Amino acid sequence: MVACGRPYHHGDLSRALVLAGRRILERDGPAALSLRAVAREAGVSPAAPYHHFKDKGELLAAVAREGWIALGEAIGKARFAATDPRHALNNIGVAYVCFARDHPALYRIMYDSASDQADMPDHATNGDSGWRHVREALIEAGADPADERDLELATIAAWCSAHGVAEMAGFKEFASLKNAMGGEEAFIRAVLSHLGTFTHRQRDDPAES
Amino acid sequence: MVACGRPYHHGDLSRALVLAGRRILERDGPAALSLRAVAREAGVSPAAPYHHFKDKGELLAAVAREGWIALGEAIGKARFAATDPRHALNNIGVAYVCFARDHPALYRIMYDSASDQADMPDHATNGDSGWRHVREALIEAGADPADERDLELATIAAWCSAHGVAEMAGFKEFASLKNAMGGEEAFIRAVLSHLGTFTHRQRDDPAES
DNA sequence: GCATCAATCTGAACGGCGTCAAGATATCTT
DNA sequence: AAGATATCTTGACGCCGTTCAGATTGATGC
Repeated sequence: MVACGRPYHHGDLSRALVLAGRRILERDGPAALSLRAVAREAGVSPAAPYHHFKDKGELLAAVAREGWIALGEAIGKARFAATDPRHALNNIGVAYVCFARDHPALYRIMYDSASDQADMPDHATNGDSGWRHVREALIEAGADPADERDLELATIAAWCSAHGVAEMAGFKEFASLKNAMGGEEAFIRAVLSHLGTFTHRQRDDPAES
Repeated sequence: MVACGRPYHHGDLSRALVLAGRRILERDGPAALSLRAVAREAGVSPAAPYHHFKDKGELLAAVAREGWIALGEAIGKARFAATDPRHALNNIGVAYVCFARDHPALYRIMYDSASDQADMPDHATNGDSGWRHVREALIEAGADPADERDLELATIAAWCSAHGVAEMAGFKEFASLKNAMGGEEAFIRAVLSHLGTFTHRQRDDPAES
């Protein structure tokens, strides 16, 4: 009745498919992430996934879910790595953009999947998530916890702007500027410093992250 | 045959394909925008487009280019509609997000096409473009035109954050908040007001609420 | 006017895709 | 042990992007 380990014919195929999808994503990019390719990578027939996911979109959503969890963890780590709450938001912004830079294919899938459902997945907004970290970091930085609406707007603004920077920071157009500034992270910090939510950067010390 | 003064066998097929693509985009969404569907819509064989575009990506880029021009015009219009330069940036931000809301499929194609080439198309950054409008609006709002680097960073920050808001403003998750605020535009304005670039702000200010 | 040439378009084909229905196979329940 | 059930394979369908040989057209030179 339990069968936690490898219950069925193949084993936990559902999990294996998600892992295979992630492998393809990192190896060959988002364009190569077809349902058939995932099945091939997992060593099963092209129709096998349909016993675990309604369609391709649901499989991609499962892959994306792992991305949201990983992003939440990266944000949490960045938040608590800062001793001063004023630097926490700054660190969060940089960590967000760096996550997107380091996992571009996964990041793309995450938002593709989100916009297909016209909503962010629960893992982005509930529980021990990145969203909550941002919200709490805003409070610790001085936002009024009583003004619920303003707090939510501030969280949305912070998240949206980080997303925008994350999607565009990789454009080649900015390469020379990045170079002139001595690295990509300096560029990211500078762009974020122009956005109200992340403005607590004075040139004091090298960054942790 | 009714020639209608058209140059070649079919006429200006290149233009006809772009128009057909845009029609499909607005009627059936970005997922329906296949090369074959465009050819079908234009009344030619599936192979015909290959005499005008190297591949599907190039056709989509041509469709996207029209989007960038339209976006630039919308931004310019919003900029000059404001009497006070301080409100110009605010208007631009709202106009940007509203453009994305009103042409979601086109907007999606624009950035998909851009990220495929890892660069924004020329029409976004050169000439009478939205990018230039933002840059000049920043100067009129008080940015130092002599500090070239800072000005470029500010423009990037403004554009990125507007893009982020545009991509996320449609999420159903925010529906109740929008409702409570009395409409989507009020919501957009409120989110943008949390971002430094779209409000009058000074570089070394502490966080505004 | 006419032959030639290059540009343009068609038709058929290839492999890959998402998806489904039918049948085979392994596991669970009793 | 046997039936029920979940899992996987095989094969097929239509659509996709792309290529290529050949038909058709407009322009060009004589």
